[in-house]
Amino acid sequence: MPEGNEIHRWAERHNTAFAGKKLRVESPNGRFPDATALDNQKLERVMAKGKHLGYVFGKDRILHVHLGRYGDWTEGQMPLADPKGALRLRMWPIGAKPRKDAVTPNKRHGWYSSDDGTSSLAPTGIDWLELRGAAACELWTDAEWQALLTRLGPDGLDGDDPKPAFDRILSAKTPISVLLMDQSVLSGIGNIYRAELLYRARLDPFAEGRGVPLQTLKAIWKDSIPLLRAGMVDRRIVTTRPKDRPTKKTGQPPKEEVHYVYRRHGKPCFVCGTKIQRQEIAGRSLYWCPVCQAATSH
DNA sequence: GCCTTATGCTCAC
DNA sequence: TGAGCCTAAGGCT
Repeated sequence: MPEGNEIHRWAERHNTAFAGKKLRVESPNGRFPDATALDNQKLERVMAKGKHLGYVFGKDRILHVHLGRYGDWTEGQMPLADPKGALRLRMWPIGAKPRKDAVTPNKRHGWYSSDDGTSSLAPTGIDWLELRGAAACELWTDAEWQALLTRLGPDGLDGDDPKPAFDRILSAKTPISVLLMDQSVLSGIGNIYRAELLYRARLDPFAEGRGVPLQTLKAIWKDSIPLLRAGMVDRRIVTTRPKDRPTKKTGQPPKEEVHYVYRRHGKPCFVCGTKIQRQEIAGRSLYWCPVCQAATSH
């Protein structure tokens, strides 16, 4: 269930833990037959772009992973028991031995936490990775990865120039809320960030792209980068400012206060008290405050 | 247990 | 525009 923040988080952690090592790569239930082509190869580096991951095992040996809506990595220590579920792929450095204190693989995210103050991008004790539920897990050539980069818009976590995205948006009649989710316009933004970025900009989600002032687009882009980065560290997307939270709590707020509008339909806006709205648009739920994000010119 | 929902995306019509 | 696909959690009964 990842947006760009999580994808880049995985890339950094897996780079730190595994790059430069020869890996055992296996597909326990055969859902990824090409695992054999990667097994016993050295992982050179891990790349991230938008919501895509690329594990480079050599020329034309890129493991392309897209987690889709449900996919997830489990990382931790070598498990002692076989996990259940539709496992796609498992990787670990050759030579790693199971540990007595190994954790249960089905306990989602059980071996690190964003809430106890110990979370960090620096992985500790990771010697094993497991992938399940991914929309894509496939062996790619370098050309296929290049083609991906060509069709993706700029990624704020990659230091990209946002101008191509601004140009696309400013020439489109499509609602800005749909454009923000379009990975060929901007890559890495998903349903939470689009709703929250629009709220923070006090922008009407139904405004046509071409009607949004360039200054507003620049502000959204600038706003998005630290928010995405914070989401990389915490594995939790927090978009509210402390002064807007009912508890005024700084640091990690209670979970009811992490978002302004996302999944808060029917509840009062933290700023103006109006009920947050929800509506399906382009197949996804859009959340917004009809007062703070009122239509102005359309 | 069953139903709904979910931070995505592709393909066919 | 709609169906389909992938898996897990949470809310219900």
